[in-house]
Amino acid sequence: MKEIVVSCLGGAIERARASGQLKSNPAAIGIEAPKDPAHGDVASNVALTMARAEGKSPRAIAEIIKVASELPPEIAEISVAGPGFLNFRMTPAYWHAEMVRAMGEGARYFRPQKWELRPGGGDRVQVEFLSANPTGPVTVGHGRNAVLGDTIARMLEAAGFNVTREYYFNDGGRQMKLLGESVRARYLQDMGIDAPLPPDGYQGEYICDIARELRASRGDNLAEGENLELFRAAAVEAIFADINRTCDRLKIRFDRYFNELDLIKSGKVKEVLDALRKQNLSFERDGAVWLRGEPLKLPKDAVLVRSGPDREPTYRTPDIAYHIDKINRSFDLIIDVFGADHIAEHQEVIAAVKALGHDTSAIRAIIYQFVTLTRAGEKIKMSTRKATYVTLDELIDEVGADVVRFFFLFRKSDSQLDFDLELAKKQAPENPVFYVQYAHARLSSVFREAEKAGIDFAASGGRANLALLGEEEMALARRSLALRPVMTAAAEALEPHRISFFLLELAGEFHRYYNQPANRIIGTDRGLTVARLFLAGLIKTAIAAGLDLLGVTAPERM
RNA sequence: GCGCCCGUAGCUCAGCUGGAUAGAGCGCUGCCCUCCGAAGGCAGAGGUCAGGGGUUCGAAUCCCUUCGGGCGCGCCA
Repeated sequence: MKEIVVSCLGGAIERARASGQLKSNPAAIGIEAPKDPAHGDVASNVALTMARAEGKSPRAIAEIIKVASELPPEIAEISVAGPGFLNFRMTPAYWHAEMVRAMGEGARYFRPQKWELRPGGGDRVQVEFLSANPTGPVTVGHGRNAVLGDTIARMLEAAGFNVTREYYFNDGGRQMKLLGESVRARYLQDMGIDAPLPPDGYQGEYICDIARELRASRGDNLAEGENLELFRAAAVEAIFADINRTCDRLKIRFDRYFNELDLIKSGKVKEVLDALRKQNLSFERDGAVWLRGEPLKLPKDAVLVRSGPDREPTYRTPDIAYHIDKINRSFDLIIDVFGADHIAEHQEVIAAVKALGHDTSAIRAIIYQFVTLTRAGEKIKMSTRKATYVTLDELIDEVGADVVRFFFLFRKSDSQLDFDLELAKKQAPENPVFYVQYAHARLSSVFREAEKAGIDFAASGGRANLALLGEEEMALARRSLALRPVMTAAAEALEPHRISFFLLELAGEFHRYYNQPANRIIGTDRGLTVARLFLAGLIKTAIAAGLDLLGVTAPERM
């Protein structure tokens, strides 16, 4: 549709220039979907943008373009409106053809349309998300990361890009040592030995579970000696299994798990440190190695390698090596999904990678704000170290995977997300998930009724006379078809919430239509019934396609 | 103090990358099933787009500034 209008406008401007009525050439022909349906199907503001160069009023320019345009068969009408907009209305035949095409292609029609990631083409995308270290069950906060990352991957995949989903983690290092010590303490306590939890140790109940399981499988002989490595490994294995189980419930999977330890073992971290030193971007102080903040335009210096006998790198050093590794794997787009608390660290990493001469232009950071849980209007306090947080599993248990996914995708990532448990559990219209799913279930029910009435929609579908549909019905059809450009815009902006909001609107429009007695889909007029079933099928397909992309089920009945 | 994000209806939030009369849900008020799913719909009230400057044909959107809130500023990740 856009293409048709742009080429129509382009031709008109060309002719107007040839005849001397216009002298300038617009930098771009802007096209938009008007908010108000009275303004047609597509609008363009070219006349407004040309006003300055032409020295004429926008309306006058719009008139010139209008007169000079030759309408293709798909465009019914072109008009000048408001301050100088050019509004286009497509012919019913055009819309009917789109409807037939959408029904023919099904969900495929609604997939985001592929665009160029880079000037030279290229379609390799990497999405790194979740990346929670295996120190405990994933929390509600991680949930937003997981669902956001997975859905962005889904959108890009649907658009036809080659997507790698990656989970970056660290199972060595300091926190892991602490984890092992915590399990050991619980193990001994389980045997009745008075062993204190290390200071800052992990207090969660899951540590006790792991200790008990270890005791069940290995008996009491681990009490002799330290065995810290064994405790740590057992904990990591159990926790990772747990994380993967939780992800499965949300239909989230990864193609690759990338271990920070491999970067250290392979010498890549050392290479980074050497390169930084060589370029005088690092220095030693207090026995530690620091990243120089000033030349990188960072607010302060940051530690790369800790002091002490172990010379352990901090988190950011391997992360620099990791990002260089990503760039070297020549992805055309690299997406990092992380919470607002990691912004500073990410800036340091990118600045260092850039300073080392790597092109960071393919990296896009998706930063999401925090999640708060509300129950009956009261905020639930969450602390990870104490066992007061709510795990993602518990959240799924309480409200279900569909609701968890939809709620996390019902805010733009820049906004803080208030997860209202009461609302989430309600199977009522004020709960957006159920509102949308209900529309799908209702539509499914219509087709069940049609079958009962002996109407074989599949056989007659291709012959539906769409000209029988009224204006309200065509508006509903156009709205359904609009899912496609919305999908594309959402994928391109990496903003899945646009799809959620669109689905809510589409569902609302359908409910409104459905509730009017005059709009009974199955009626006595066979031709009209078939046409309306065609429309119902279109809406149903659109809703299902949208929900599917969000990883939410589209139920046939509820 | 510095960096990032946010401030839109009583509440929770959209606003399609600068467009036409700023929207939705909840809540409030009053209505609608002889009817394919009332798990639904209709109507009404409700706004200084935090305040102030600027940019231009045009600003909730871009820039500056003030105020208010969140997050970070660790040899944790």
